[in-house]
Amino acid sequence: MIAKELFKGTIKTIVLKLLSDQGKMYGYEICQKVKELSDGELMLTEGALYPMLHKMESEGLLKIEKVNIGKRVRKYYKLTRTGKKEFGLKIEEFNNFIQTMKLILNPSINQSI
Amino acid sequence: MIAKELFKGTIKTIVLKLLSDQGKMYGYEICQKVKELSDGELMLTEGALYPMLHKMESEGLLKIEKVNIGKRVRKYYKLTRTGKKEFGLKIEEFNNFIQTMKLILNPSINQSI
DNA sequence: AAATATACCTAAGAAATTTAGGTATTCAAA
DNA sequence: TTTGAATACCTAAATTTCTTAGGTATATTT
Repeated sequence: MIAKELFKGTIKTIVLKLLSDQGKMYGYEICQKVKELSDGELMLTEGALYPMLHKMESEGLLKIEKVNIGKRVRKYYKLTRTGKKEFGLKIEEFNNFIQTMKLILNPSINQSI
Repeated sequence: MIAKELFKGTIKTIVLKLLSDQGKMYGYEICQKVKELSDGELMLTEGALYPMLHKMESEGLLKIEKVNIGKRVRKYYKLTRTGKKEFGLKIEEFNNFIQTMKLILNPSINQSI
């Protein structure tokens, strides 16, 4: 896993994307999924994720559904309507970022991206 | 200019790229060039750039050539051999980052990138 | 003459994340 | 069966990187 600093600012976008795809997920599951999808390249740590989930909930982007699993309470997160809108905005923002970087780095960056 | 946090971690790569292209540049010029190349999308501030230039010089990636312009001293920066190697590494790292993000965000991100 | 642009710089504060813990339950293996 | 690993939640200090907000001085434009 290289270039951790490049992933700064991408957590919110990633969480929105996963919840948009999967419908509902819990924190621990999100960490595993990111690791799996990125072939271990990106390790989203719990110390970064949980505060972000709490922040996004307080911003009204996520809602919680608590489910009892034995003696444990698992907290599933879903997108609110606002969260769905925000997802679109963040994806657009990321595309914009890539295009801008391409303007600056072109033609050094991989032409296939 | 949106998504400033996404550009975190890209300054070094951008400086290496510009110096690789232009041969030598001075700080103020780098700021202007980034603004120009990005159509004003990315404002590389002097408060971020100058400390980075000093750091990169201390790391042996850059060397300085001082030129007197009237009563002023303009500091041109060039890549050292180590700097040229680092440029290749940072570009590779950035491409890797994009590919990884594509794995996670696909198919939401722009197919054209 | 005054305002703007050029050209360098530093330092306090903010923001996002890493690192390094903590708690408790459940499952697998020895 | 107990012990370690995995699951599942959490917080907080420290670190990194950048923004914000200055400062200084020269050169050019209005």
